[in-house]
Amino acid sequence: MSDCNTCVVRNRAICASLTADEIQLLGQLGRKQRVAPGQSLIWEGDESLVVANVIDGVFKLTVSNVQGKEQIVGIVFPSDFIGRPFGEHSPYSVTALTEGEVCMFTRQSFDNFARQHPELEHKLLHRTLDELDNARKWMQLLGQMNAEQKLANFLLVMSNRLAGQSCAIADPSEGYTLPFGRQQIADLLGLTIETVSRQFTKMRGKGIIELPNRRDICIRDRAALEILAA
Amino acid sequence: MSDCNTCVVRNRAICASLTADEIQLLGQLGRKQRVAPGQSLIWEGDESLVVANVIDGVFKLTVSNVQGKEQIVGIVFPSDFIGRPFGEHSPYSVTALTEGEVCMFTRQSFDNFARQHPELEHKLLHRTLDELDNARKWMQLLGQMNAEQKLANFLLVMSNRLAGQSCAIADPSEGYTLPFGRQQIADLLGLTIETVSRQFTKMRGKGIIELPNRRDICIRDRAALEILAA
DNA sequence: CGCGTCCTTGACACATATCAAGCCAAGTGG
DNA sequence: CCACTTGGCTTGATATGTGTCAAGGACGCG
Repeated sequence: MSDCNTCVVRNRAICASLTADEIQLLGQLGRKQRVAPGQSLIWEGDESLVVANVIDGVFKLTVSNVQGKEQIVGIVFPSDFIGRPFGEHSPYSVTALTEGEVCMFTRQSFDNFARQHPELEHKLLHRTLDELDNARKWMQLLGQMNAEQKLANFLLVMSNRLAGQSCAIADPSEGYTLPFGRQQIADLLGLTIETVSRQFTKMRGKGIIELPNRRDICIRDRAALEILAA
Repeated sequence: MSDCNTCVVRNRAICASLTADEIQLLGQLGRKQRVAPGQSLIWEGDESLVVANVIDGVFKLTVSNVQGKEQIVGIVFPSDFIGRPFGEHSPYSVTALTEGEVCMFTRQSFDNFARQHPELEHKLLHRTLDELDNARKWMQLLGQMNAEQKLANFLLVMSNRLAGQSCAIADPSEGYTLPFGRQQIADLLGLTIETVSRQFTKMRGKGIIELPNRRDICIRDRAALEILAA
């Protein structure tokens, strides 16, 4: 059982739709669990046994083809929901990219609870519709952008989700630490690691971004980046 | 007002979750409307004013970049749901590819009705989760497949949705009529029309498919097609 | 029959993948 | 404290798939 009253995502996760009484019931079904980078919670194709709210950390959703090439089909941040409710199987894997913590439920207990609490289902529907919009936006990126546009859009999207974190050099509001290595950026954008690296180098050469180390990004000229992204 | 009792998608659309009384209420909010090929019901970026159930016909969901290049981000068949409930704006356009008929609601009246009928929202949640899974599967296609794999997958997916229709030559169970022209196939797969055409020619040359005319597809060797798709 | 639209085919260019080598930073053990 | 290893990243040379540009062909329609 989880103590929902002290939960840092209490008012941002789907739990926000519940009353104090209801959330206590739900809390009894869930349990908090810490996860390490690289740890998977759900595997592509496996039976869908658990769902969870993300309390802390960043996760990736991935599908792989037979040759093992990986496509990242979603990124999950704190207060987001993980897993496939109302379905026998999960069509994607869920893996932690950073240290993190989740509030986990068995799928069945969550499904049952949700069916009895329309407000919760409504909130989940809202989120799922938003996720679908995001996925379709990303299809546009994968389908019709070149490498430069893909990377520029990626940097801008990440900036929106991760803004305000430390940046080793410039204006802190324009710097953040990526939760990805180069290979994962490639898997997300449908490129190779070499192409990603070259595009980074090119943007740094133009003075648009700064790369103080392997994981940090500083946006020096956001306007220029937005032009590249269009 | 629509006569739901005679509606051909009564038991397949989200309406199937409603009782006779409820569906009568919903029917009073909706109105049936015929649409012509090329006619748009919703425009990308516009206020989300209407939603609808598809009674007949095939529709595309599209997003366009500033240069006007179009990416098809979804295809909608009879009994599917159209539009963006619970959102101010629609992030994509909805356009008919064939003659068709829809059962239309103002978004606001539908939203209100849905909030008062959890069973309907539950059904809608189910569908949205399935759509999200489809969209992510398609991201894999856009992100990591080559032209041949993309087209092979496309033909197999279409075969599942359109199977059993007429084919001018071979085994009717393996033939169907595409609701797309070449340009739209290209927009769907993130390719150019020329590449699509060349891949069609190549597959025909190998005896895997037959192309009796511009719109018909006959699958002559499904096993081979499945190998190409992997 | 002639016109327009859509499709196919060809020649060529270019972006990105592939293959291969080297670099850098961090960690480990002597 | 320094050599050594390791894993991730960058850079270079080359190959190739797909885009681009251009012409020609097929089909449907007035």
